[in-house]
Amino acid sequence: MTKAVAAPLAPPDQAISHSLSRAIHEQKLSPGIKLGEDELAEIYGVSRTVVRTALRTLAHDRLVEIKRNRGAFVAQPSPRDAQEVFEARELLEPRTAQEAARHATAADVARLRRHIALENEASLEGDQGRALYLSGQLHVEIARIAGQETITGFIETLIARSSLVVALYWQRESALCGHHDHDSLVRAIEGHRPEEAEALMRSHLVDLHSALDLNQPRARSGSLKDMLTKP
Amino acid sequence: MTKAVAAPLAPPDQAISHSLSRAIHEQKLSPGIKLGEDELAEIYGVSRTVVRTALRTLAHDRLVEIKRNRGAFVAQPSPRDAQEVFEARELLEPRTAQEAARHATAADVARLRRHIALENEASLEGDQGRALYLSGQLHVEIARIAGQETITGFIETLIARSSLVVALYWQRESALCGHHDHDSLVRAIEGHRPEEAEALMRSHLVDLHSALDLNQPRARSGSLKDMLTKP
DNA sequence: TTGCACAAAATTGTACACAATCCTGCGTCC
DNA sequence: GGACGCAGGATTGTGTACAATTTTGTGCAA
Repeated sequence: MTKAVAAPLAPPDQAISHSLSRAIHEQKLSPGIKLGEDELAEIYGVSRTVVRTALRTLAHDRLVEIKRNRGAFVAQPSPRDAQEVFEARELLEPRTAQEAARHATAADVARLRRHIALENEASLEGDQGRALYLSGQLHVEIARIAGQETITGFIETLIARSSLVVALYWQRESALCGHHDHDSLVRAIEGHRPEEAEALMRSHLVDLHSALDLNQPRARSGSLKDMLTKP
Repeated sequence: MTKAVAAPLAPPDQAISHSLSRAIHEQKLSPGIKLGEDELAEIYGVSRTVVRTALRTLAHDRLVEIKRNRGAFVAQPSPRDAQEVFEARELLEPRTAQEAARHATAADVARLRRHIALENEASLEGDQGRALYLSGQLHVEIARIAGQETITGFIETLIARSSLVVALYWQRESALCGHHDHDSLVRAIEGHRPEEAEALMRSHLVDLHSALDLNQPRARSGSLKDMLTKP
């Protein structure tokens, strides 16, 4: 659990893409916002070169959209994209929950519990963004327990994109992911009940999916211009 | 089918990553080979800047591995990676075959048939690399018909990685993907028989998977040095 | 006042130059 | 004779300058 002693190297472009990715997760960056290269270079204290590679990384994960000669913007998933993201999750995640329930060790379960605790904590403090982020990370951790690195990678990008979908199409105000769902899911994993875990994950995702209203993007904004031209 | 009239713009980094990706597909580039930046810049007639972004793109798809301060190499999937790639395909592709069988139009089927024809042609000409590439693209086309862009993207990367797996762990010499499999699969799609298409795709993938020998990488080589030092 | 045309500014795309790091070869020491 | 250590060369990482494109702002005409 300790970090490498010499703190050997943190590739700066990864640090930046990770930072931006997390900011998007936590909804500190709204869909559509422009991510200017000079601006980011100034903020992070590096040259545009590094910023550019970070933005390309994010673009590859569909978190930002790069328009040639026009710049990078936080992505605005279309209703169809939103639909696809959740359909893909419904295809992948129940399986990983099942596998996780088979393989989970006590340490794994402890880590999941810690995640839930942090999520609750953030939620009580009113930090909805952080709560949403941690809620997503729980799904990633479950996939990680399943031990399929490739699929975990897919799920990571899907969950990142989900946060954009939530920002645009989520309607219920306060009630985030039901904490109940996560609780019972972790219990099924802890008890090594694969079928139950799979079913719980599936219904959890269907719940989330059905809470979206794909007709009325909540805040199409980004630039003021967009806010004013399509109300 | 006609190209855009004005041939407006082909982002050079995409052109390069696409070209390299295809070369890997067609097994013109063996796993482990070093992709020097200066070398590629010379070949494609651009600066290292552009080559670097192309390499990052490929690295994100796990087709090349970038080692910090050491350069980019065509990836060498471990046996575990190989296992994961095929497990992921077995999870995703049967579903897409099913959906494709539901949605396929006459034009879609015609395109699939054309692909198979090209594949046979390449195979007869002895161009195994191109045959392998086209064989993979058939799977991509099927996913595309299913209409899920996100999942199609996942499958595209999985199939690209599969070509590396094949290069390293494939044992049977000549017999590529059974053409019979592809034929009957397309017939099931054409006849709108989802269940059958799904089952055929699944068994097709299992066949491919089981033809791998994960214990003995066929050519661990890369640089000449590697070829000579560990025989 | 509204619309178009053109010029200026700002931003991204590419190339190049320098700094940092790693690999190779050679020499020395044990 | 073998292993360690230290230059020299080569390659990648980063910053900066210039070119290309888009956007913005201004002026003129209808």
